[in-house]
Amino acid sequence: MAETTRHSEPRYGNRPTMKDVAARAGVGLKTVSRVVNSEPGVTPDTERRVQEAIDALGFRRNDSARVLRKGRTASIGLVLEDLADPFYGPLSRAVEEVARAHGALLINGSSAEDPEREEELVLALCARRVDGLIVIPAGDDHRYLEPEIKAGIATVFVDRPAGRIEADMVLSDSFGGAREGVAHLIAHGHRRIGFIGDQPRIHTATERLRGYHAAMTDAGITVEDSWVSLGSTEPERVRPAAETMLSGPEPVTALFAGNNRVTVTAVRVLAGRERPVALVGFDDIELADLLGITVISQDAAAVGRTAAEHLFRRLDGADHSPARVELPTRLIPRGSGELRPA
Amino acid sequence: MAETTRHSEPRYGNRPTMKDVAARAGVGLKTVSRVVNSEPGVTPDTERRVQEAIDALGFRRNDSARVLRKGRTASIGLVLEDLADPFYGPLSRAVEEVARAHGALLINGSSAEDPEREEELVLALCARRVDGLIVIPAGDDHRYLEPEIKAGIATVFVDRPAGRIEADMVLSDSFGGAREGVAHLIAHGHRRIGFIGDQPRIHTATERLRGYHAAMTDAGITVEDSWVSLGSTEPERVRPAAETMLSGPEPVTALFAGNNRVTVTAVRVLAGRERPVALVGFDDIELADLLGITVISQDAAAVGRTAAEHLFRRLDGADHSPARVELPTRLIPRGSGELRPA
DNA sequence: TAGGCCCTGGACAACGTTGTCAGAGGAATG
DNA sequence: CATTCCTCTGACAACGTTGTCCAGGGCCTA
Repeated sequence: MAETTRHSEPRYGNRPTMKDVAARAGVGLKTVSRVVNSEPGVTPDTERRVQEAIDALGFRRNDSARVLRKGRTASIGLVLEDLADPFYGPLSRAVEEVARAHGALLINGSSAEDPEREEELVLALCARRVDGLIVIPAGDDHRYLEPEIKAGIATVFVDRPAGRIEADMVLSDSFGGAREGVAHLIAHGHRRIGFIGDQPRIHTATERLRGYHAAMTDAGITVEDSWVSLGSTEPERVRPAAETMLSGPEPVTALFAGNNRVTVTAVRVLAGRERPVALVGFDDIELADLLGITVISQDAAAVGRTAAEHLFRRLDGADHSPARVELPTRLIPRGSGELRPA
Repeated sequence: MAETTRHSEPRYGNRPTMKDVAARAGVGLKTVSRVVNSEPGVTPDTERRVQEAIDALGFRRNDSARVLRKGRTASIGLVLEDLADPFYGPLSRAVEEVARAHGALLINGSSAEDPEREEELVLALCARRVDGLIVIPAGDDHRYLEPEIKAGIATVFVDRPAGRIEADMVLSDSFGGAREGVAHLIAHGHRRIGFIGDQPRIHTATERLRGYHAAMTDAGITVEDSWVSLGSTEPERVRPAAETMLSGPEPVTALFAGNNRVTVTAVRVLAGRERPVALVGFDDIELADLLGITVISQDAAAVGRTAAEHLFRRLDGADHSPARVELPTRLIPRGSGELRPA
């Protein structure tokens, strides 16, 4: 009778398993496991035989099986908005470094600001049983994470607070930063100051707007509706928004840009104009020093590092109640924010 | 007698399993599996009962176990140099999008240009049994990957060729791009042209240098040793290298920067000088248009997309021999490269 | 009403690893 | 020489899922 093949296709391209190594080395399965994991209690001679078999067969431990058995994946998930965004690159890298220091791998995904996609990604990561999650929220309702967190997946929210759920958070001081930036413009003589920001659904956008209003109110300035524009940060939207504020009988004399993408477009718009217009942007950008752009800088790497360290402290058993860390921002004057009204 | 607890700690914080769901719904294990995987052969009524149990318990399938059983992880690994580098952000994002379209997650790691760290990362990913691997090599010997590739892990090398191993590659035309850039400078009257590049260990660095030499030779110019400087791309090294070339009795009148980091430092150095010096940089950088920097641009997203698509074609069974794809670069004149010698 | 077929559901093994435990053999001790 | 203790090793179960196979019941047809 022919042997029965119960499965349709060979898995893993027929990789050798510990069983194969054991057979070849003439030892028991568990002994191979011990060698692979550098556990004590193996004679040097046995170890050598096993090691030879491993090399000869090209064996590599299957971590999927290991994970199943041990219950820890030694990996964490990072869900952010867009890996291609210059703010998130360094953040992601910082998280990776911390993960690496803890022997963990990083799985990351971009939500593209789509709450559904965020949830899908997060849940996929949970299904993989990542040990922990760092999430830069796109949506504002994270109750779907409740069972996961309860089940033990440590979670830290970054840059924006979690929605309708108790959790650790690491934020930048959006309100304070924007307030400082706008106050800086006011201190240089501006009163008609425009604000171009991200969609109001996004927490940092509204916080920065709140900072703008606070600074204006502090100075006794009444904000006109036409000075504020929220929405997508695509150039196609930001450009006309800026153009509008800068034209008309009573144009603004200064602009506050709500994030790095807005700043970039604003710089382009202003570059094409004769009358100088002051500009302060939230988030630093590469080469901003050469272009003389005054910014409110948040240290993306520090944010990532802080969040990751917090996460691993949790994983290592820290059991304090959910914390909220707020990192300060820094005003870097470079010229564009110090222009006086024409 | 008390029940025996065989294991030290509860895994996964005591997550419910399919068994628990089955018990609660009063059905068999496999039926739950069927519902979870939307397999046919379950009455609507049964399905509803199972679904209710799932929701009530907050069950989520353990993909580790699934992977073990199925042999496919639906994830790919990406090893690059530095996620924080503006060239790799978009590349990584492009890879992610393709992966997503194929239902796969992306695990990535930064090698920090360290061959050992590259190997460590790659092997860790292999141990996780990623279905495929995209590697931007740091080292120049990848024989360690041979057993892995033989065992079925599809691999594509990007940006730099694999060392001592047959494999798919997706490269940019570094030689051609550099040659074109340098020729552009020559066409604008320069003869004394400096080249500042990355470490010679890195393939793209030597290719670009080769392009530089080719263009110079084409124009009948003999390159002086002092015009060429290879090494780390840290500002601390690039800055003095540039300063040296620009001083002395016979300074260069133009610079060719070997990659984006070098370009950035070069721009900073040149900004502090009176005499205008022409500059062409390899890799485009954000805001380069505003700064008027002429560059040789390679489309990072296109490189990533091409590589990922290639990888998935392999995974879907394409069995052609290893291919080598070379993507063209594009010269974007913006002013700095069109300056004539003083 | 009997026979056959299809549809649904469940028992069981297997994926590759690690934790537990017990046994074999040698050294040390009385 | 017998006993104890220790070291090294291997058999076995379990992790949570999916593939295979079989059983039972309902329905249709003759």
